[in-house]
Amino acid sequence: MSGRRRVTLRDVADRAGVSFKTVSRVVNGEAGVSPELVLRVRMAVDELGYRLDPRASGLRRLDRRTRTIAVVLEDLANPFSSELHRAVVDTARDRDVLVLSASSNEDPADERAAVQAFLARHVDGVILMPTSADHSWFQREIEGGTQVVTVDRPARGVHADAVVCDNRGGATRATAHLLRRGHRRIAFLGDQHTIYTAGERLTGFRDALADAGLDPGSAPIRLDLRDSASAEAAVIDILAGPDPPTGIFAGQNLLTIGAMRALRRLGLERQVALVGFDDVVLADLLDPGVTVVAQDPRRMGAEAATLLLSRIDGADSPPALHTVPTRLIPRGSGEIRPHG
Amino acid sequence: MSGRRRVTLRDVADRAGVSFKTVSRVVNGEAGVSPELVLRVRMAVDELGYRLDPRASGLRRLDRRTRTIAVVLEDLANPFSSELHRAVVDTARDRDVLVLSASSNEDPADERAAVQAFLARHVDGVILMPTSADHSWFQREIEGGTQVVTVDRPARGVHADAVVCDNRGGATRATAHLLRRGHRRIAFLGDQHTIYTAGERLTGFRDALADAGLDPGSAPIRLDLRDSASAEAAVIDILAGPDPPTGIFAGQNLLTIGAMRALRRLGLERQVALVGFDDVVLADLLDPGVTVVAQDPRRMGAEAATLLLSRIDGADSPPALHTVPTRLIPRGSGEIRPHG
DNA sequence: CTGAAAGCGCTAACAT
DNA sequence: ATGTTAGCGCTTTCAG
Repeated sequence: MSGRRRVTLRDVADRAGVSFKTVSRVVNGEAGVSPELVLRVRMAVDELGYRLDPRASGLRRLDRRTRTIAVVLEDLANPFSSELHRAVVDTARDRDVLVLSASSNEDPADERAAVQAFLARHVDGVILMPTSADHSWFQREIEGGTQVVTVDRPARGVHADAVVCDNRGGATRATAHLLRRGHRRIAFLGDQHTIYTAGERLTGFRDALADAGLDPGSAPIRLDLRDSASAEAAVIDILAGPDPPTGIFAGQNLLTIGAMRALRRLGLERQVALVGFDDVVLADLLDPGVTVVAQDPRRMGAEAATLLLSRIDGADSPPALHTVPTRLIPRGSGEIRPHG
Repeated sequence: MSGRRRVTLRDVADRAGVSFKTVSRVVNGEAGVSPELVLRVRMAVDELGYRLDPRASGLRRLDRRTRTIAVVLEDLANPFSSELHRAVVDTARDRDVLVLSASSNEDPADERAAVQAFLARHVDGVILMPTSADHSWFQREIEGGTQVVTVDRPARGVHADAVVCDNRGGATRATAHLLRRGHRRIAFLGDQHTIYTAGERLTGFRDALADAGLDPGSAPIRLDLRDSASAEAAVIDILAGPDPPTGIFAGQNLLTIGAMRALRRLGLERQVALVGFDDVVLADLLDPGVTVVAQDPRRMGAEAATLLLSRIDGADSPPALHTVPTRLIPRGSGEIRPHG
């Protein structure tokens, strides 16, 4: 292959007939070089196709930044994560910072391996969607100087900024939306109860019922539903039981889809109301359209990146929980009124 | 903040009571260090929380790899791109290579800026979904030693591997699927005609018609449709015209959605057949389900990454076009037979 | 098996 | 305004 040696500052200096420090000044945009020399150096750089080596340059720099951050999300291919990821990348690019990324697959071991691979590369900071396990091992890294911001949920055992959506408020609003239309018996479908968001959404659901003078204890609540199939089964089961609900609040994306499938199968999609947490693609093309509480992953990503970058730049306010608002989007399924 | 100085090889050496070269040997897993010393060094490393600095280590290394590759896709948040991206990240991780990424927004300037930012960081290779513009500027970089693989489409003016899906074959199969059900008049909805994939799919469509003894020239073909709204309008227009088609082949994701919307609005979703290129989320929940020719972004990403990494490792077979097969998924809309 | 010396490509600190 | 020297943290090369 191309046997030609790597082009260094010195080569450029020789070609331009200046000292190599002058070249360094020019390529770093430092002031105080005569326009004539700047020009000569620039030409030599172009002719030789020279590019500053960021490793060598970072090595001696006082500010030992790599201008790189890392993002570890559950699944980079998931729409929520990929939107968030994109926002992080765009925000970082505006500040000339590059982004490395990985999926944790909701597996603490994968997550830790990914984070450690990134720390080994000396990234300036990490944006992490933490798995449900304990993260105190992480605390040590933070003390080592790497900045951390968690997204979607806070990490237990870590004193760091967290950017989350308004899970509780969104769930309350979704439930109130159903209550306002006359529903008195509303079912809740929830994710694994150990997950932070699942817990918050359940709390929001209960709050809304209590506010309406209903007993949250008597509502049909199904937790630990891991996928759309189990949500589908749960809905079919609940509706077959005594005193079936007239409305359903699905606490997560896949559960909403499962609930929809169940209602379709039972032919009840126009009888039983449904509101889901987290938006669903093409929800508006379904019939009826699916009413959801939408998160704003774009904004969450942008906020997390902005926070992280400002910490990297030295901001040192105490870590806080940052809540991004949700938005209720009525599309039909949530506006169905109770029958009978 | 933590004022403590960075921990170096020397610090570890002092602590373990050995020369710093011995530490280097241990942390690099080189053979030929007595087990006792290995142990002492390991302990010192743990106690001090030492981590090899990849910049310093790469600086002197003969193999000047950064063990980093870059991915530039149109939109990291788009389902196709994010699936592909995920596969790249996973494949690279298995080989201990990290991935930087960026979106080009189908804008040649953004694309070039992203690629150059990555080259400035001395990535070992780049996976690029090229915009429709000319890429001969890229050729120079390749000659500079950075490996390149394009995905989704080949880049004009660049002699590099390309991993694409079987656009032509998929389109032919989709069209034949409709022909086999008795359709004789089939409309084609296409993206901007300058885009490689759009051209290939149109060719595949025409091939199928010709194979069936029909005149491709007389089929209703609408090109340069940029979004679902324009596809919707096009379908409404075509169906209102004389000799309306009984089947539609939509050459892209968004166009399929637009076509679906149009059929819904006209109440023809059970009269007019529809097959789309590229899968649509929740397609199976729609009524009728949408028949599509699905691409395999996961496989494309994995293949592109594998190719790139093997080139980085020195493989030097001539660049080629790698085609990933598509899969036709019948879900209802494509199985409708012509009426009358 | 272990270590000392040289130097990767660059920036910092100090000349001039 | 330009150049000189030292040295970032590590690997290489060569010596013991």
